[in-house]
Amino acid sequence: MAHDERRLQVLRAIVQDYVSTNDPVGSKALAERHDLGVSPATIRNDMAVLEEQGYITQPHTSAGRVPTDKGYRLFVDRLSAVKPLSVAERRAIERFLDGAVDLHDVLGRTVRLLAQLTHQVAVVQYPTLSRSAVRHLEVVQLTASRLLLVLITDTGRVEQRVVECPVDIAQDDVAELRALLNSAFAGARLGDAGGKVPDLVDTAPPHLRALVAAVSATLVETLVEPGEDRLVIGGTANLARTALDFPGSLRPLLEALEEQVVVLKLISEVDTGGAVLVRIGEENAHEALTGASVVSVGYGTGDRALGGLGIVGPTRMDYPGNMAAVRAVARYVGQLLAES
Amino acid sequence: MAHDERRLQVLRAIVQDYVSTNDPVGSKALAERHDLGVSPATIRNDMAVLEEQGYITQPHTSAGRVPTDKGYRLFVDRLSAVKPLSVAERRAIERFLDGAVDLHDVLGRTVRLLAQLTHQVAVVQYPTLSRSAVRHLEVVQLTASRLLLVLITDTGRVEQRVVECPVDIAQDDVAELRALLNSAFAGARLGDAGGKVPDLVDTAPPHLRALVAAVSATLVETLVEPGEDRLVIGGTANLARTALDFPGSLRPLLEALEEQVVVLKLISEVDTGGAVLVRIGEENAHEALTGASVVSVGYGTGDRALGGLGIVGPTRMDYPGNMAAVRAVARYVGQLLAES
DNA sequence: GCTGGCACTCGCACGGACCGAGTGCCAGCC
DNA sequence: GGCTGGCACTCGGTCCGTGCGAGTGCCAGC
Repeated sequence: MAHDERRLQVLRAIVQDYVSTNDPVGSKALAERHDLGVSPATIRNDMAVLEEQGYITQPHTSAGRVPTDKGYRLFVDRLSAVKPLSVAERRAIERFLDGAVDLHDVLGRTVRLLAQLTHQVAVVQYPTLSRSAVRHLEVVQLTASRLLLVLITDTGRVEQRVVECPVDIAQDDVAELRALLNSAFAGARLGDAGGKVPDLVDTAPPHLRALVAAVSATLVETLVEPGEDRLVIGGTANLARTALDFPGSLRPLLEALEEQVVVLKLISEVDTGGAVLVRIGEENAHEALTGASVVSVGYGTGDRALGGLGIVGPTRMDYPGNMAAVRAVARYVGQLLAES
Repeated sequence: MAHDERRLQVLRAIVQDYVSTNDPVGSKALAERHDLGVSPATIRNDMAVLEEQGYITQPHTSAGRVPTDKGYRLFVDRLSAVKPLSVAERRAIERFLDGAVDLHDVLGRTVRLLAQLTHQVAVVQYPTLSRSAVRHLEVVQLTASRLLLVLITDTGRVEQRVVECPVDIAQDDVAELRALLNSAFAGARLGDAGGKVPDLVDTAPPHLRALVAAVSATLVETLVEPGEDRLVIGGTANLARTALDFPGSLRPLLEALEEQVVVLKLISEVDTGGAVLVRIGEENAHEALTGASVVSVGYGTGDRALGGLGIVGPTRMDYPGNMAAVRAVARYVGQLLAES
């Protein structure tokens, strides 16, 4: 029906206007700013229906309409085309990310870039350890019974752990241990490392067995524990600008952002094969994120997902633009990490 | 003069009351809540003098008085004793920091702890590279002409850099290079490393000379550049609670906090031999920090300062309590790092 | 030099009036 | 049947005037 069609146009127009002006939008303004081909009165009828269906609502009687979470959802799913980035934006991405010296630097630049492109809070996850492979393991002796284990992954991530050993360690043993560990784990996915430990311990020379067991245990704990996934967060200053969109205070949101676990959950659930994931308002389980939307996507090299990145902002955000920015940045980061 | 003495008591009382109530404090309330032994009328006279001297001011005619930056300064310098931490607080510090698995973890816990103890934004600097010593250098070959250089310092900091080499590298050369670098730099302060490079390059076997030069150059750049000093920031959610203390918006402050350089400058100027440094309002050069105070101190092992840590909050803060917390945490972190 | 009393100032909270945006409904038109 | 213009109605925001109370400065007296 052309009838339904127009109603959706009206919804789209409402979302667009509301996002750009931050004022509840009325039938008259809508008719003026968009070529809907009908009068305000007709639009009013459509709006009444949209409201009944739960797509829009009015904050109070004599105000215009505002999209609901459900309205944004329909907009994102059916009414918006992903906005292609401008040439300037593409160039900005390249200029920003090139010249990074290490993984830390890449992710730091990424988060600043995303925050700048979208004017929202940006979040980038370090490449998941369990999906990375071991490039090298280094063992450094700290004291007689204490070792520092350094793990270098193929994604450039470097992790360190102090290992307290049950016995004193001779210097020659350290070199032997290092060789043993590397031949066992080098090239292996960290997710598979746990399975290799018993075998490794069994075949190790007797005098090293306790040592190997202790070090392997630390290694496996380091990567199995999902809490070990790290995050970089940036652009929180943008929250201050959008403060009006968050009813009470920014506090719960800032607290949630500091609780890395919460954000990690949001960002890491992106294994949906490269599609940008949008969660709107109430769709976010965590209550501090009611009123906030999350746009996220996985990044990776080739077919392998390494981690997630995305943005957090008010539900009243430019979804097409932000989805495009998130996707473009994820692609570029994926490429960059594939090179190294 | 007993006269002057009492005036200072009045100032102290004003600061204490204002900090705890956030209301401009009047002569009557002051007489009620403090045993000054004189009537409100007398206090009014003292207040008039204090105002003339610039220690307090009144927001508007019919309101009470509020300390100025100068007033806080006098309070911090002469009117406050550092408040000893409660047993519970001391125990909280230990419980919080013990069980950290690596440097990253120690500093992450430190920043959360500081934020929680002071209810302010907490900042912790990674141990300065230039003042750390090399514990170990690891070289991992990435591609034919690309190496990953991993630096492990005696403070537990691990840094990595990709080194692009002018020529292809044989696998044996990598081992030789590693040995060469370690014998040259191990145990040396990074600040002194620059001086060792020419000698090292000269004495290196000819076929490694280009390689050694390239790698050493990267190493020295990594540490000389002061931008390489890293920060951990936490407790920004506390800003939302103190939002009323910042006139316009939180934005400039949040922006300044994201500009790591700005904060770094504040936190790292603490070489004053263990004394807690307080900067109040206008005393902070950066204009976004007008209206904010910074309490910072260096932490270190023994006589060696490793880095700085501190808090950022509104000028209306509990200086004695925060100074005590900052100092106690710095001491504990120093001890912890000395152990490892 | 301290104190109680007193007149004065001013910010703020309260409340009523006004205004305008926006709506729903209805009769008429295509 | 669906669209349109007109109209009465609602209601939040703003403006303004008033009253109140906290706090002050000053002064005379002890």
